[in-house]
Amino acid sequence: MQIEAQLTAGVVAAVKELYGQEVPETMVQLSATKKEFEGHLTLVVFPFLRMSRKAPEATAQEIGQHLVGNLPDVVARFNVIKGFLNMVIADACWLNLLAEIQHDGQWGLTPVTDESPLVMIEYSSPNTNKPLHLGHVRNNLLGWALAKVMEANGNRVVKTNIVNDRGIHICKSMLAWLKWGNGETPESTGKKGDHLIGDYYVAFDKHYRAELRELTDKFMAEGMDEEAAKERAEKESPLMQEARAMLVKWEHNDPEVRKLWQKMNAWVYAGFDETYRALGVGFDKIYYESQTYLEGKDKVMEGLKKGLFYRRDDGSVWADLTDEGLDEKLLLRADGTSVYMTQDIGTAKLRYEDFPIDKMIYVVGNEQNYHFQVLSILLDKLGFKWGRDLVHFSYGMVELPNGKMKSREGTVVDADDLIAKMIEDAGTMSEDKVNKLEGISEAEAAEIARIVGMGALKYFILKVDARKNMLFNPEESIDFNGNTGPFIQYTYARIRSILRKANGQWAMGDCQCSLSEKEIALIQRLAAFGASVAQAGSDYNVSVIANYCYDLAKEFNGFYHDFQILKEPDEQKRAMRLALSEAVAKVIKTGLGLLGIEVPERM
RNA sequence: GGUUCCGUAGCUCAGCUGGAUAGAGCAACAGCCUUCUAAGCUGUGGGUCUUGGGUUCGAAUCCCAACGGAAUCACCA
Repeated sequence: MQIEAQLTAGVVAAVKELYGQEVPETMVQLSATKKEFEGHLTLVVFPFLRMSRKAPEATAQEIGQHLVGNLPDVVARFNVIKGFLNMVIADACWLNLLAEIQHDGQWGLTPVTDESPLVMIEYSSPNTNKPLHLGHVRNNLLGWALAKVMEANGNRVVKTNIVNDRGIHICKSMLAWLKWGNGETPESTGKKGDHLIGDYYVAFDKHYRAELRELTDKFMAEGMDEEAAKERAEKESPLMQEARAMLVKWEHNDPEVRKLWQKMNAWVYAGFDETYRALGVGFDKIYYESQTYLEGKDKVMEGLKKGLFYRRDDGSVWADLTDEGLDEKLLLRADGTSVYMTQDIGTAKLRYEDFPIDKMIYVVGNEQNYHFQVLSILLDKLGFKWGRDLVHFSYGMVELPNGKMKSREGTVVDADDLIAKMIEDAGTMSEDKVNKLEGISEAEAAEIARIVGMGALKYFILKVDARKNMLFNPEESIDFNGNTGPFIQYTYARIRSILRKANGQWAMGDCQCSLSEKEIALIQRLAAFGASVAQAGSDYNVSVIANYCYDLAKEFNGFYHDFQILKEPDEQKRAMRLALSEAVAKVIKTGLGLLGIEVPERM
């Protein structure tokens, strides 16, 4: 980083002296030199041809000469190929950089202060009628990682979760439990609360479908055509009517319904907490829709008064967004009740009362792109300063080999099952390597299996660009070879093992030793960490960091296999290589940490 | 039909603020464990970067169009 800054300034000065022109630093394009050529950093000289009025080669030669003359401590020598100026950087610069990485406890990260922007990240946002599935896993992992990355970029972060704890779906579960539950509880069945409630939701659906079929047949027998019969069945279904009646009771604060609702929700939350803990995610502030769903109305009425919205003849309130290239959007029903959009406005209002946020990030699936486009405009119109540039961190669907990740189609992968399976398989894998795990207690082995299994799952999901739909192949996901979390964790554990053997007794001091290309390449890779973090933060793309960690681990493996570290006779060189290894381990730990992935000391 | 997103090796994915001969992993094949951890390393084969135009010294990358796929266009959340 420092090296690049020096070079950039040097090139600007060179252009000024040679061609008499002031150029912006952004015109100086430095990149890592391709492996086929000699050199470490390459300057693209094409942008300067207009000023030099010379051929690319000649221009590169001139600039190269100037740099060697003026920055002899940095640029040792150079070569020119076409319009590319390849510079060999002095070993001392790399050693300085390595020392800097060693000593800076926050290497590559931007510190957070009281003046840092306040960013709120909403993620997870489950319904309380079903356990979490693979889609939620992607959401939670992305949300947590994004929060870490934003923090690493010098933002104060508040992680929040809006739990959808009310509505007809919860009533369905409650009704099914009352009808067919026989008083079952998580304790009596040994089931996690969220799974128990999920089962009743499914039970409701099963009975409801059976009922619909029966009614439809009955109406058809009475002479209705199929479509009309179906429609009438849906309207008259006693089960659904009961559920709706229950929702009305809930809204009227019926003590019995509320009590049941609280009891069953508590089961679900206990279940969710367990899953969250296993995933390693958490929140600073949780909002519940039951507490926020009435909030948006005031804001909408306020907007209506200001003329931002309009009322139709039936009394419903709408926003006209045709100027923005969008449609008209309903904000309040004719009966005065809220819709989804109204709730999100209300939640925004509450949040802003609680936290003076500068930026809001919603981690929500891409099926809601339109919703957030509209929400952004509405919040802006209503005077939220962060409304216009709120971020919808939109992620793609998780697809399975045969079909999609839709709960309706019954091809869900349950989050808890998946977590358990990953950890179990990681345990089996390391059992095959018992020789390595010798002297490790069973508890330690279990902990390693947990870290590695979760690492495999998290990395598998986070390495993919969030915007894209991704394919989750349950079998392949447990392959721990190649571009995987366990590979990176393994690299870390291996380095820790070397460092343990070295007894922590080494110091680089003022090392004067010469560096090989592999060592320089590794230091160069380390140096790129800060840029990766910054890019991940500005692009809201955590996969940048995942792929960076893999590249670093791979680079280290090349180094590891080419050199002896502990057996290196030259003491200075040995110290340098240990320091380099330690720096790699440190950056891997930090990088994976930003993704919520832990590293084992041994595996 | 409107809007948004995606299309890179047989498969899963990187690369995208324009730069040199487009990279990994998996799968296939050939090697490497008396040596700091072989969950590893080395090598071989595998590509009209969906297609066609445009912008320019230069395009997988930017623009336009077509084709293919996904999401959305509810008084559901």
